[in-house]
Amino acid sequence: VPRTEFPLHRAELYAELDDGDRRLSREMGEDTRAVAPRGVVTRAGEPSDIVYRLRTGWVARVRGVDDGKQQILAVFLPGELFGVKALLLERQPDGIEALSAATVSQIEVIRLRKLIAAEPAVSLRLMFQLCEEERRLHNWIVGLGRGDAEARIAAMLLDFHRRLHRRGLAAGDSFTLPMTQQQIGDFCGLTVVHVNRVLRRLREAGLVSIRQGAAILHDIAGLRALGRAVFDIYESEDAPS
Amino acid sequence: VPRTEFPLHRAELYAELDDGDRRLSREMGEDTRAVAPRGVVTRAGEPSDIVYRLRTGWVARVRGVDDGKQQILAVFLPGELFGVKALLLERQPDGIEALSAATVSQIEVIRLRKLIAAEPAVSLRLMFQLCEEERRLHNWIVGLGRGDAEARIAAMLLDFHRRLHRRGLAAGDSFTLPMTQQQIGDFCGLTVVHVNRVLRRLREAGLVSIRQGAAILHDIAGLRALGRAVFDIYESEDAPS
DNA sequence: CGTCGGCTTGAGGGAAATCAAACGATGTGG
DNA sequence: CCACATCGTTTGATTTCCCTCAAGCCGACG
Repeated sequence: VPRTEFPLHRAELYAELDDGDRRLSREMGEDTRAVAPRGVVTRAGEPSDIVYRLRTGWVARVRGVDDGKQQILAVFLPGELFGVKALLLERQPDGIEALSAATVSQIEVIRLRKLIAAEPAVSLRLMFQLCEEERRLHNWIVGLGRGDAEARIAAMLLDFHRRLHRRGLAAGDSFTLPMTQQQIGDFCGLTVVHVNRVLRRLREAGLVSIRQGAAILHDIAGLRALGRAVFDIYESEDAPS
Repeated sequence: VPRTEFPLHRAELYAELDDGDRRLSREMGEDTRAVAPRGVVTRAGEPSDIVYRLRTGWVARVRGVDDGKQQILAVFLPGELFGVKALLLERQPDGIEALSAATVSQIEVIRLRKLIAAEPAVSLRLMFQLCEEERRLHNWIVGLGRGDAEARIAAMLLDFHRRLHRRGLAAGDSFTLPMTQQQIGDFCGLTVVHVNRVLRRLREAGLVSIRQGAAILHDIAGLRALGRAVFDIYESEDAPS
């Protein structure tokens, strides 16, 4: 696990985080599972006794609200842990679905809890995941609470780009974005129709183009200007590329 | 710490959570601090080496966006831990301010980290706080992404009421609400003006009345109906009163 | 008594939702 | 191989919710 996996954080913890990450990986071993696009990893309300790590592909945490409407609460990218709350909750409050073809590895909560008791480094690794996610949720609340459609979409794209970049999964200014406009709307709290219009505006302004599952950020500085309110002090500094 | 402090969670963990909570309390000891209303606990961007527990009063995590606008990211009530991210981040990404007069107790990150290494129960208690907060953030994202002003305000009031109720800080259907309409707007992603209008509608519909810092929920069922989309499966079941 | 912070109300405008429909790819079965 | 269904995208017309601007009101407090 490269050091850049844990950026922005207290430098003295890198070694321990790495250690926790490796132990967790080892414990998860080869117990992996493939999920088709749109496939379900966990259904909302069902008992869940497993914590996951995403190996490849994209998955999303999804809350269904009445009459088919959905809100995507979070998007997970390769390397990240998800379902960590299963440690404390008997049932997942929301569903977890694959956005693209994905593979996940897993560990039962019971084993993980033993591992935690024995290995503080694993605790730390889990807390890191929770803290990182919390920061992202805080930023996103600012986006939904105070940002308009352009700010939300710009911020979303920059966030994906940055996270993929760190893991070496994005080359230059482009990356694969396995989300339909409907899903982008579900994430940004907008309708498909409006997402489409905003994407056209951004494209015509030369900021970004999205075609057949690939996003190209033509003007990162411009996107940053649009989405600036959504980023916290750490993300404002940590400019990719 | 009464068992009801950790509701909705795996029953087998109550004992360990209680244990972790007590050890943490003991370690924090009498090192407490009083904060005036509107007082600052932590300023955004400053290095922070302390994790807090709120003893009395209300505090909020606040992100300032351009030109004086603000977004309240979270509201903490007595008994809850906050600033836990300081364990991993050198600086707090947002400010923490008192909504009412408040007292907090504290522990330095260095001591806390030693405690974690020695006591898995304390790790668990911290993770509980992080998970609980994450659930609340997820719910709130649904509110901001898919809910209208009435849904947001109804959900906010029910959330406060439920949480206070658990701790024995709300008697019956009413509780003290130390927030101005401006702050309610900052939390709900609305303008003061609109908050005022919606509160009037809710009052005239006989759902809730807010006067001089006290909220009275006259029709909890009606409020639940308005805010239902915002609650996850756990909160839907766990009806207070 | 005047000022200030918070609450309240009105009028007008704008961003995004809703309703409706067409278009283009992709795949499938007759 | 073409008719046809499906899924995602695109565009137009209308409506709605909430914001902005503006101003008056009330109680607290110096």
